[in-house]
Amino acid sequence: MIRIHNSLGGQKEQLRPLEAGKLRMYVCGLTVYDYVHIGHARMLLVFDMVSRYLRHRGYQLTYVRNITDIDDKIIRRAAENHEPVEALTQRFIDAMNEDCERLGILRPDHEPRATHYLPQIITMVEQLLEKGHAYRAPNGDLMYAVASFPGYGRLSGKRLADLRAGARVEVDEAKRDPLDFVLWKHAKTGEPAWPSPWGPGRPGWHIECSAMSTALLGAHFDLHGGGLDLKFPHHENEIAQSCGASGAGFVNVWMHNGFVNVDDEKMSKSLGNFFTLREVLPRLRHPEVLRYFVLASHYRGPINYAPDQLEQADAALGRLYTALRELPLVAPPPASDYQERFLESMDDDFNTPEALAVLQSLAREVNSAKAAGEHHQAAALAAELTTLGRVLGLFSTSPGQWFRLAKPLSIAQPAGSPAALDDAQVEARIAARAAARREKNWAESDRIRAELAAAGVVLEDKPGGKTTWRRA
RNA sequence: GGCUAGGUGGCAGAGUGGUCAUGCAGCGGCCUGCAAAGCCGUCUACGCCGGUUCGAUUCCGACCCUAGCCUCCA
Repeated sequence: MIRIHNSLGGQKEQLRPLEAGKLRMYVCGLTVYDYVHIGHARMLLVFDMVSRYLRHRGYQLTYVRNITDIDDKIIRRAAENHEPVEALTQRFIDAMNEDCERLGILRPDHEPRATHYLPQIITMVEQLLEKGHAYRAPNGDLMYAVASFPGYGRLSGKRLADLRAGARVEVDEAKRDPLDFVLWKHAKTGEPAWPSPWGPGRPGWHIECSAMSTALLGAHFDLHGGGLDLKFPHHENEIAQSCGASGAGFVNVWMHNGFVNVDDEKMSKSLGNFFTLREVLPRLRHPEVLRYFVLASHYRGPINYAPDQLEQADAALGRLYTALRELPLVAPPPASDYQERFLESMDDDFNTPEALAVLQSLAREVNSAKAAGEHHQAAALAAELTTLGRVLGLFSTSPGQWFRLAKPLSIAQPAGSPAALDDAQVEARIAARAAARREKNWAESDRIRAELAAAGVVLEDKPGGKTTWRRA
């Protein structure tokens, strides 16, 4: 039994699929005018985890994550670059897909682009006009009349009166109510435009998501996700649009992931504390470290991005990989205490920190079994660890490979950093050291070990004169 | 000003009305030629003030502080 915190109502509630055994989920994706940053990455990773887990639990999931490829910022950026809008958006869609692949994020079933859904968007605006939820402003824009929708503000816990009181001075005379928002913008010269019953123009941001989710998942579906900052007004507006157009229910459970902060402040370009994946990933041993970092906190809370946090994630994940080293692949046992605890944690609103704690306990158990010489037991437990970790998207690499990967973050880049050694060079020095050790020439043995340590290579002598190594 | 989340040990981060989170770091031990890794143990945390209770970090109230939203934003 899965329980999920529903932003609508602010309570954990039992997941009850609209259709037995099936789930439909829509997540607000990216506006493609720049590279993916770590805030986006968290959203992508969180809902990747959610989709993996729901499927692991046996649900037949249809996962839609949209792409906003028409928007003020896109138009502005394209103009700055002297680049056609389509070229810009395609470039960043490709970049996003590359980044997602590195992070091991599975492709959603559908990734609709707003510009491919113009007919559906126009139809929905027409429906809203017919039902009296929309009006045409004097400037030619089509606006949603917020006052026409009684439930407005329910998701974000806001009342219309409070919103109006708090609203900044709105100079836009096109709006009847300062809270009204644009459904369709009339064309301005030099901007992309599509034909419509109201003349050429382009869709507002909020209507895209309503139109695309309805087109792909139907008017009423199970789950809707996105970043916390989308709760108001974007998701509030989606509800107003979709419910207004269909006259029925829209989304059963709303999920919002927390922010990534830097120095305890929200990342933002104006503060200059912005990190793209393309800056961050090369500093990690493997992108999976970022996944572990994200999953080590609950998805709804904030996380603070800092290099030493990634170090800790690397160490913690390395501990899991260490447990898996040098064990044969066997089938996991059908059921166990650990699996039960893992599912219990995940069933409780995707409590990944607790689930990871279960994996860590399992790793300890593997190590204990290894130390006790119980190799069958160790292999079985390791298989279990691998299986459960993969539910979270971990262990995309073999344990053997993992420790061949260097951790750029920890290697001193400034003066005095020794040249990196490739695997063959490392092996050669280990062979030389083994010879020294056979002659009990500890001084030479230790000298070689220190030399390798300076190059970021850690040696582990095993019983019987064997030595394994890993990159620190 | 309105609304919403939070304040847990050196760091990160779950959770619970009375018994262990977990990882990193530290300390002691085992193991090792010495290490590393691992194992065992250890470091007795829950913003402040009241209240409820046999008992509160966990429930209730006030207070202080932090962050977010109220404008484009994952």
